Amino acid sequence: MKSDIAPPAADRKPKRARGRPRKTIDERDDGNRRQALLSSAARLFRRKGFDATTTRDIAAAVGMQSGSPFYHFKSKDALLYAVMEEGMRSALAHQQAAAQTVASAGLNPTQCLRVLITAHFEVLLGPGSDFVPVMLYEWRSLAPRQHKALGVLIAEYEALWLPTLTALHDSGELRTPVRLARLLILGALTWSVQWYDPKKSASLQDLSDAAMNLFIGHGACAAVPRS
Amino acid sequence: MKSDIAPPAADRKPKRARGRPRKTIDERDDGNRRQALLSSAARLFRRKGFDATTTRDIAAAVGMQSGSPFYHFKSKDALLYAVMEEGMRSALAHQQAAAQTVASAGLNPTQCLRVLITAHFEVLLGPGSDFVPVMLYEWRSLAPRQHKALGVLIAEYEALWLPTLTALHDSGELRTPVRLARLLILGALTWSVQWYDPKKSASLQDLSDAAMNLFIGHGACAAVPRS
DNA sequence: CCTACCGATCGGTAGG
DNA sequence: CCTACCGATCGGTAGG
Repeated sequence: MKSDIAPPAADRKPKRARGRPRKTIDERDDGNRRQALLSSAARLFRRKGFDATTTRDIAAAVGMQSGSPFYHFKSKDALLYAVMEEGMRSALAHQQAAAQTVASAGLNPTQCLRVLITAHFEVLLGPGSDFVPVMLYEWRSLAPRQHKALGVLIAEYEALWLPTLTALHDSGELRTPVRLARLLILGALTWSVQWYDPKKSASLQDLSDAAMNLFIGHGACAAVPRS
Repeated sequence: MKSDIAPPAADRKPKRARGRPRKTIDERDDGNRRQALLSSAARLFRRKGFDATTTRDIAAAVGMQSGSPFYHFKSKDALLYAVMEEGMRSALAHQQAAAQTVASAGLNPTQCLRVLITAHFEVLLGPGSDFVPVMLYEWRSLAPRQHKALGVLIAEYEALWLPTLTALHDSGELRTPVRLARLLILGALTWSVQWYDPKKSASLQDLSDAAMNLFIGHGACAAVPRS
């Protein structure tokens, strides 16, 4: 029932009835629209999930019309991948910076682990941290090609833990094979995104202390008996 | 454009052209159709996610037509909730049975923890274990009322760990506050659904050993120094 | 449990 | 980046 005869233009729509303020010129095209889409997408993907979030939701969150996100991203999938990649790159940068500090300070393996753990919590639970959780929980929605690309970054992130874990294993402070230790430890830390509440729960420092005490046997076993 | 005038019946459809075999009477209404829907839904929800799974997918997986799942379940949401509830009830039963055995055998707290951990791995990673992972990863898709109902079962499950963790904390073998220890330990174990591969990875017993070694300081600290 | 269908929504696009 | 729109899909239902 498509009609080629359009109704009179006057009946179709008001001339300009939108209430949203016009953009000034310097708000346009400076690249922050793309970033705004990424941030809103990350927040919505995390709260509602990828499939339950519509591109219209994301557009509305940054004051765009429904078709406009596709001016910045080729598809909804591309937007998801961009969120995950940004999350993983920032996580990697954060953890590498921590490792740098640690190396120049000459800390021992136990102190190193503590720094790695705290940095991990900061990436996952710190302010504005929706990007990495999206990656953790929307992995299924990614195409195989995208899996592979992100896998490189993930492997790099996990590799940062190996020297410290190996040293702790060799010294007997960590009584678990390194590979399984890494999986279990990162799992314990990562699962915190499910239950951590910054308003009600402990500080990230307290969390790190608890984790250290859980994973590492007495550094001073027998030397400092419990009082 | 709805028309009240139906085309001649002869033009509408062939008399009976379906190739799928007719059901015998004893396949009907014995309740296993509902169970088949639950199992297929659990498998699909886990592999593709709740939103990405259509009720048509689920129907096809058990050889039904697209509308038929709604004869057994009021809505797609009700199907999801049923999957989660079955998962949680079976997990609870499994863990309670383990606790029963432990109590009658008079095991010490360390041995108790080992039994709890193994039972947890069995629930998550054992054969046919899609129900609990669905609960873990599709929590967002549930209505608040359903959250509350499942929360009762989850609290009961978590409470099973407290006596053992408290005993281990009191004896000094667990050097972390009980609440945080429970969250971190269950997180480490639960995250295994993301990486465990029964074909390539260790056995559930090996996994339990690794976890025990990671969480529990030397039970014989100073008494059995490393050789 | 099947048939036949509906209403709504959604990702995406043409053209400006 | 907006307007106006399309094609496809999906949860759900009436009636048998």
